[in-house]
Amino acid sequence: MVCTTKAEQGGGGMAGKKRFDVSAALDAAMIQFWRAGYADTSVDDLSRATGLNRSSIYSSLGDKDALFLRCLERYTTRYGDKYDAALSCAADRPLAAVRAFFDITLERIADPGLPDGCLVAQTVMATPVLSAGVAARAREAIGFQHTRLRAALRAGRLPEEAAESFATHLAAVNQSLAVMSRAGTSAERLRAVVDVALDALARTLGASPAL
Amino acid sequence: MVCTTKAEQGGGGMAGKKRFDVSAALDAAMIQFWRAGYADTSVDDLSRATGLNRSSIYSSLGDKDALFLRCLERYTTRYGDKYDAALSCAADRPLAAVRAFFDITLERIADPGLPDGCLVAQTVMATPVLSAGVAARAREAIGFQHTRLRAALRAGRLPEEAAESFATHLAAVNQSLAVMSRAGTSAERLRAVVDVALDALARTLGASPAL
DNA sequence: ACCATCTTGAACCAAGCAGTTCAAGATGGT
DNA sequence: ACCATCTTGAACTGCTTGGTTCAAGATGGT
Repeated sequence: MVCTTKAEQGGGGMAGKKRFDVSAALDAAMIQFWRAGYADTSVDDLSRATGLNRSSIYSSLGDKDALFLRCLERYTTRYGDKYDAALSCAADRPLAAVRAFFDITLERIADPGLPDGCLVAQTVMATPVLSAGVAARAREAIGFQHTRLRAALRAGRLPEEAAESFATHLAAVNQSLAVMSRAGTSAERLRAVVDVALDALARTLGASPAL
Repeated sequence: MVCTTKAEQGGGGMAGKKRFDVSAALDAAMIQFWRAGYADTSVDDLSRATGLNRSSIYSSLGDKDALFLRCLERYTTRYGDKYDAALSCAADRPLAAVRAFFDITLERIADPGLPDGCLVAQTVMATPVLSAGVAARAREAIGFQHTRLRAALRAGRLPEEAAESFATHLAAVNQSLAVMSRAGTSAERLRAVVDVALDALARTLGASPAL
């Protein structure tokens, strides 16, 4: 159900110069992969989710592996940009920046229109049974998260060593939200997970540099 | 390859009163599920992993879903007991207890004979596509972890509210290790993830009660 | 009115899946 | 030597998988 024009399907085979909305189709496929994972998503599932025909998926979106990679790419750049924006004020207000960082994740989880968890976390967990390219891309995404956080903490005048270990910790805590949300953990508890980490950051942030 | 007696397979069909080691077979199946997940483990994979015949699996270990549940049960009680033992000194030395708690996970990840990650985390991530019974059992396991940690922190004289939120946080951090280890994160970095959490705990532990 | 372009549904394929059944054979107890 | 008991491999069912192909039909431009 991602057609650009108003024409909708009737009885027999319908077509024409419709040129369906590829972007919307990718979003639908991404959400399907996100919810069910690679292994538990059949091409028929993707067909149903996107409203696209089986043939159309292969001709316009590639095979299952290529499509998954495109979805993963889409996911990482979309939320990667949001994470970057959230951390952009790190030099001035590092704690607020990290809080905003986690808010991106918490809001995504709270969004009823999106699956729980995180596509990257899901993909990383399935690493041993995924294609090498996909697995590598997922690992890379985790690495980017670490780099992002580390740069923000450094900008917030956290010493080298503390920035390194805190970036590792915070990236891990962020991934933990994916697991816990899938376990049905309430929004309040997820907030508690984050708040403890933020408290710890606030204390080491208030300790070394003059605020 | 989990036969009790010394007899090994030759050419034709071989059998007898062998009564293979069910415990070893369950371990092998557990590891297979643990590494590849439910969806990406076929009954043939289980047959190969356990060395048991396809028919033997169904007759002695149940169908795929029942077998998975047994493996999950095995996993949670085995490591649940270890976690309990690690936390047993919480009343006297709460910080050391929590450190020992995380050491269970870190040592498990470091064990080259075991897959990375965590069967519970893996199962929870696949919740939307698993049977209701399995999903519920995995959630329950996460809940137990929280209860365990909360009781230990209370025993360590942490105030009610702090114990609650810290238990939630620490349980989440523990799950994050599963994700990060699957992403290929080094043992040192996993240790850093834990150490930041332990530092935070040490500070709030040293703040409220007289040590 | 016509035609090139695109989409669609359905059929097809080989492979893999979970699950079941059973004759053949190996074994231990007697 | 015999027999009850157990395991095994293999075959089989019916279904789903990923992937491909193609005729039928709908559309827009001219």
